[in-house]
Amino acid sequence: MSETETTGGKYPRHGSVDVVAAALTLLDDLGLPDLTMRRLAATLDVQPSALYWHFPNKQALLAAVSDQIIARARRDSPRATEWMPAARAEADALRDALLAFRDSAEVVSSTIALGLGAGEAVQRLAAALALGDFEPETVRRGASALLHFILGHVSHEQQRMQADSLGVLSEPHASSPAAAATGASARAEFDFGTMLLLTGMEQQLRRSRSRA
Amino acid sequence: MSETETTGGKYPRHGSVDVVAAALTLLDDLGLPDLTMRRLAATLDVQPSALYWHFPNKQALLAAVSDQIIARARRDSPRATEWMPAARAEADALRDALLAFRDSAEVVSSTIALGLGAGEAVQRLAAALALGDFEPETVRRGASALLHFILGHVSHEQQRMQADSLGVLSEPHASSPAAAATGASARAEFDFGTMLLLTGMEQQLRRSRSRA
DNA sequence: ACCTGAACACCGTTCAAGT
DNA sequence: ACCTGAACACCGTTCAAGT
Repeated sequence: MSETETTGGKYPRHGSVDVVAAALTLLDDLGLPDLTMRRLAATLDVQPSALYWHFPNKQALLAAVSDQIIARARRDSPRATEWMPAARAEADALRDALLAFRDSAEVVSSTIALGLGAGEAVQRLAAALALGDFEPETVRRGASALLHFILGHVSHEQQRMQADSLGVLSEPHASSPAAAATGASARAEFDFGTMLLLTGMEQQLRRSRSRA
Repeated sequence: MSETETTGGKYPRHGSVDVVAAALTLLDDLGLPDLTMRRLAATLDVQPSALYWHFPNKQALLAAVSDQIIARARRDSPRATEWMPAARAEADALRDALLAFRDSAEVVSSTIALGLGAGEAVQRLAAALALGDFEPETVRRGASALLHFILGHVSHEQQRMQADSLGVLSEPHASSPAAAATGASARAEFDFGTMLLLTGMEQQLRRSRSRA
């Protein structure tokens, strides 16, 4: 299973892959604010400075973590041949992948904003849209709008989850079936938002056709 | 101009308003990573601990800063009577208000996600949409989708601005007229995204009419 | 190729006490 | 009502040196 299992070697104990995996676990267990380099080092039984052999800084590590999260979306996105179901499927797969790890939307968001990684996310959305008869620039912008919405929505959703779990209910929201209801309405709100964008794209298509 | 100008008093030197104003200036001058409680205290000629009389913690301070930023959007958003131009105007005003302060989109984003403030932003978007013949739930979801897109887009835009200013050009983007071109295309991309969402809402309207 | 040890320059927050 | 002084428990990052 591990890359160093046969060698009885004492010092080379970890590869970058192990570090990213440990970071992902720590993120999911403790959340982004508690994912510190020092804590990560501790779980790997290593000095904090050792991490800087694998990555130049924390942001680079988080970029690798982001790539890992996004890669998950690849494995369970069924491919469709029409652009609209395809784009919808990619959006859903992305949301599911993000929801699989605590605080992941914020991590991916800032990584993408800094241009350090997770480019696969836009690419997959763009590839789905490109199945339609759009201009390349329209595909780019549509994918970008979709991604912004997805990250914003899931980020909001995840922050709300941990706020709820901490019992920080600011408004008199609801009582016992609230947790389930919150989850369901979050899904509905997400579907509505992607639907808005996709029907917007559809309209765009109709207009360019009537021009021709 | 100041609230303490006449009193020769020595100790009560600042109100919460001054602290927020100083934080906003510091944010715009140095950026979010350098907006620390200690630095803020220093610019106010005060010990760091003094800030905790005004605000319980840093997040609460940032929430007040967010409210201030959003309030700016109020002063220059012309009001329209039709829902679509009204919503477009609110979106533009919001973007302009965010672009007026460095890193503001990230600040507002996390404040909203944590549910600590800046609620006026969604409200204004919702009020514009409510001019149309939508169900209340549709208004809420539409406004939320718009807000997610706006914050995501401007956040990306601002991060890119500081990345460019630091000379961190990852890709061979362009040379001299690139800065202007980047700004122009950012604006076009923003317009396209809000247009997608608004025509999506329009479509929603047509469908509910054909059902009736 | 991968890690230690030790240090540098910081953080946010608390709290008794002052004016 | 607003602030000081001093402390607590941390951070990310660097770098010479080890194996």
